[in-house]
Amino acid sequence: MTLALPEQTGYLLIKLGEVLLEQAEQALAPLGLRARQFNVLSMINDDPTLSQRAISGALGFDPTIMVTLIDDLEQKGLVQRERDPADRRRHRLRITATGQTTLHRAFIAINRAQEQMFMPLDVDEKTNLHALANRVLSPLWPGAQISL
Amino acid sequence: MTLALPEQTGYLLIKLGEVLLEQAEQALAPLGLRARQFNVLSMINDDPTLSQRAISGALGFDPTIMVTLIDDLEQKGLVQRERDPADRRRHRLRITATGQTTLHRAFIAINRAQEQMFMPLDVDEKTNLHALANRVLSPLWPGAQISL
DNA sequence: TATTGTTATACTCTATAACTATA
DNA sequence: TATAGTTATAGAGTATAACAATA
Repeated sequence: MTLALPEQTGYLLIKLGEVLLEQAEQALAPLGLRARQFNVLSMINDDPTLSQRAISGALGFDPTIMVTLIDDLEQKGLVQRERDPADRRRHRLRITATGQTTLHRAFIAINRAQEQMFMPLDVDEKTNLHALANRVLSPLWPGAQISL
Repeated sequence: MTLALPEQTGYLLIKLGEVLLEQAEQALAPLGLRARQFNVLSMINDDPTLSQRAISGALGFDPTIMVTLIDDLEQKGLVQRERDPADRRRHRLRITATGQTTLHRAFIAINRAQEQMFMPLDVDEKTNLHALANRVLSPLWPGAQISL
C-alpha cells in the first residue's frame, strides 16, 4: 500500500494554505501588520458596529486573543476603542485615519502578493479555484457569516 | 474601500486548509495519531531509507521536531530506529507490523473524512480542484519533491 | 442569571543553540 | 570541517478559568 502525500487532495490544500499564509505574513511585515491583524482591521473597516467577540467568532479564534490584538492596533494608532452607548459592556472599534491609510496599503500589498501566487492560473482558472474551494469550505465553516 | 475577507481567494484557501487540518486531526484522533505523525509514518512506509532530516525537510518543519515525534511513534511500537550501516550517523526508520496496521487504518479514516469533506464536488470537480491547487503550490513549495 | 471584555496562567508548539558521534 | 541526531531552553501562540462591569 503506497499513496504519496502530495497526491492526497487534503494534504495538498493544507500545505497550500500554510504557504499562502506565510506569503501573506511576508507581504504585510513591512507594514508592521500580522495577517490576523489585517483581517481584524479589514472587518472593523467594513462594519464599525461589530463587537470584539463577533469579530473573533467570525474569524475563528478565541475572544481572549482579541484583547492584546486590539491593544496592539490601538497602540499603533490604527484603531480606537469606544464604549458602545447602547450596551456599555461592548466596545465599538473605530478605525482611525492612519488605520485606513495602513489598511489601504495592506490591501495593495496583499493584492500584489496574490497576483504573484496565482500567476500560474489564468482568470477563469482562478475564478474556478475560488468557487470550488468555497463550495468545500461553506458547509465546514458556517462562521464565515457574521452573527452578532 | 470594502472587500470582504471571504471574497479574497487567499483568505478562503488559508481558512480551508485550517478546517481540513482540523478534520484530519479529528479523524486520526481515535487511532492516537496526530496528522503530522500520520504524514511521517506514511513517508517511512513508502521509503524506509529516508533519514529523519530528509523527512522533516520534505514535510517542511524543523529537524529537531522529528526527535520527539519519532520517540512517540517508537514508544507506541509503530516504528523502529536502526543505525544505517552505510552511514552510522543516520537512523533508518523501519515501520513495524503494528505500524502498518495502524497506518492502514489511518488511511481508511483519512479517506472517509475526505469523502465527507469533498462531498459537495463531483469527481471531475475534485480532480480539477486538485490540479489547480497543485499548480499554485508547485512553484511555492519545491520541498514537495524529496531531496536526500 | 447571562454576556462583554479583561486578566492571569498553564499548556502546546516551535525554533535556536550547543552537544555527540560519526564522516 | 561538515553532517545526523539529540538535548536543553526560550519564545510565541493558544486556550482555560476566574474576575469586573453591565445587561
